[in-house]
Amino acid sequence: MARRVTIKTIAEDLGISHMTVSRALSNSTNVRRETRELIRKRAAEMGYVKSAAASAMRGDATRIVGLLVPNLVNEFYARFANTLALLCEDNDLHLITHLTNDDPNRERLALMKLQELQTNAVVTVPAPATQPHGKQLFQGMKPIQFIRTQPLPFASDSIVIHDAEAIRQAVGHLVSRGHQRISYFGGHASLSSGRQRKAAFLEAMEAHNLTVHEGLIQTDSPSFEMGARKAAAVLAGQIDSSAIICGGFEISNGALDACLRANAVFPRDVAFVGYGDPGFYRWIQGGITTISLPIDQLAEQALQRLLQLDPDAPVQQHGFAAEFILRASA
Amino acid sequence: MARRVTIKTIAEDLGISHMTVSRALSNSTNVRRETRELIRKRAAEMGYVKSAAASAMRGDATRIVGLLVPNLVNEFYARFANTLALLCEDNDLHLITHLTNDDPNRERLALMKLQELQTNAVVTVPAPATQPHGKQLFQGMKPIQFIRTQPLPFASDSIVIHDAEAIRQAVGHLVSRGHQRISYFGGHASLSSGRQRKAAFLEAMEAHNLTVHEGLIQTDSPSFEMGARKAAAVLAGQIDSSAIICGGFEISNGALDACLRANAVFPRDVAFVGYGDPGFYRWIQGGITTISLPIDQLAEQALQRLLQLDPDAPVQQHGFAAEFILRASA
DNA sequence: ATGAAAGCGCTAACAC
DNA sequence: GTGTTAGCGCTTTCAT
Repeated sequence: MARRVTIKTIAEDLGISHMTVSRALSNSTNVRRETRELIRKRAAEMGYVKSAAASAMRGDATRIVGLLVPNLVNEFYARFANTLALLCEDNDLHLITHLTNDDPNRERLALMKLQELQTNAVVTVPAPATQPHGKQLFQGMKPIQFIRTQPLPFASDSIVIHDAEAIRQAVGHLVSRGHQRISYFGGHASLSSGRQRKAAFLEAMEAHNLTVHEGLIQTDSPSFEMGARKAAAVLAGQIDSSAIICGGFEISNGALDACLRANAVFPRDVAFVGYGDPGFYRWIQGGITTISLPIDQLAEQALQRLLQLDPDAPVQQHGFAAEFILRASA
Repeated sequence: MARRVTIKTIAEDLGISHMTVSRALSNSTNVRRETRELIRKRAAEMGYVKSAAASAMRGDATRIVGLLVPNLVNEFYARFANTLALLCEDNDLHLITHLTNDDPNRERLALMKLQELQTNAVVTVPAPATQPHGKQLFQGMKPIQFIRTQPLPFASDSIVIHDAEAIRQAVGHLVSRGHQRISYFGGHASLSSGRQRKAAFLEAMEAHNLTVHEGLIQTDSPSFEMGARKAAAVLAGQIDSSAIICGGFEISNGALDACLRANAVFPRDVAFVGYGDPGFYRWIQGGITTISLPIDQLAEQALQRLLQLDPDAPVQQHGFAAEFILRASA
């Protein structure tokens, strides 16, 4: 491979100083029109690409931004990453996506790798953590907490879901269909989203004068496997419940998978309310009732936060309402 | 935010030369044990992170690698990206994913952005192109063509699918169920994968002495929308066919969506063979018969190609066999 | 309108 | 075993 084309290469080629080339290529006014056009033309011919490394070293913003999500297999995260990636490309941001698997260690490593590259900002779905990350991990990087929030050593932007009302509607609907022993599978209390969704569920149950019997509330680190395990327990009668409400993307998919594996028929064997709305929910057994999130709005807001790199800008916290989608499964 | 911690910061803090710090942090032998440990300790305390920009400027490999896929919504690409991302993290590679939407323009822009960052290698699902990209787009970047291949100005690594046998089995199975007017929806001839899959289909039809009637072969730029449109045409009787074989991920999902929207029942109304095996295919109407790809092996091979940065290494072309998965829909 | 020098963080190549 | 210098590509500052 030929050596990289730099402004000096072009300068030599044209027999001028590299400074003139620099000016010509960065829209400075102090270059003769002809000279500028000549330089531009030659640069294009030679395949010049400005070195991001050199700019970064000078202290310019790298326009590198990060996205930390648990995975890309869950359609919610995939769609969000997809939309955000397109928005970033249209706004000249370099987006680097890392997967945390909801593991604080992977999260830490990802943040360190982003730091090496002088990433300017990072949208992160914080992993369930026993202790908050030190501020060192965010040196020079603006964090934007997404979906969940974790305490940070400084105030940070956040984008979260207001799903209390949707959960209330889910419970209300199930009650109207005669369910009383409604179970809830969610993330545990180390997650802000886990706490809030559980609280919303309890509140809704109370509003309908329903007793939350032993075993109806199941919380744990949110995962496909956890959802599958709990749903299997319901189907096996180990958890005495006629309806399931899921409080997490992974949990929802896992619970659904377990039900279908067991050949359960909704809502005959159990009523099912999912969380998140992957495309195929519409096609499973006439449609999975679920709680849907406004992915495009979330991505658009994330982009706005990513573009705001001014460290003195006031912290912004945004919430978006989830929607209860009634289909056949409950 | 405090200024970045560099080797000089640490050197000043310790009253030594920055070279000693550099040596201590990069495992050079020429540092006294004590000194090295002291430096290491202080560096950790101060939150030192090596500047990738400075290393890049010196000409070291950036260990940045790229992935260009049409989108992340299709579960095949999402799963592949997911697996590859985890592998890259474990191998200390920075993976940057760009979405092309199968649009050569987006592809070009993505390659240019990767070039700015001095990306070392890129796994790409080439977009349908009218003319091949110039070699300038790949200056300093090793391309690894994935799934499809496009002519490049130089030989390149590739990882493709051998699906002829699976397609043959699909046709054979449909014939055994009495189908004769079998239709095929695939990518058009500007794609290597489109050409090959269509050829495999034609060959299989011929092997069973079936006539490929007018309209049974439908090829176009592969998209969800195209699959949906063609499937709708079959259901509406505009294409006279009792069975559909899909030859692309997007096409498959689109065709499936259209069938389900129209409340079609497989295989009563039409027999359906998909392409790719998203998790939910298993749960739709007792299971979608499909052609499955070995995602983990593909990702593992992609990683191996990404790790091989030696420009003088011989070009490698790898093929993996697809598998015909028989379920209820055909 | 153009050029020369300096410095961003790092390490190879030389001193000593 | 440790220090000094130089240079990677770029732009800001200061000449001319």
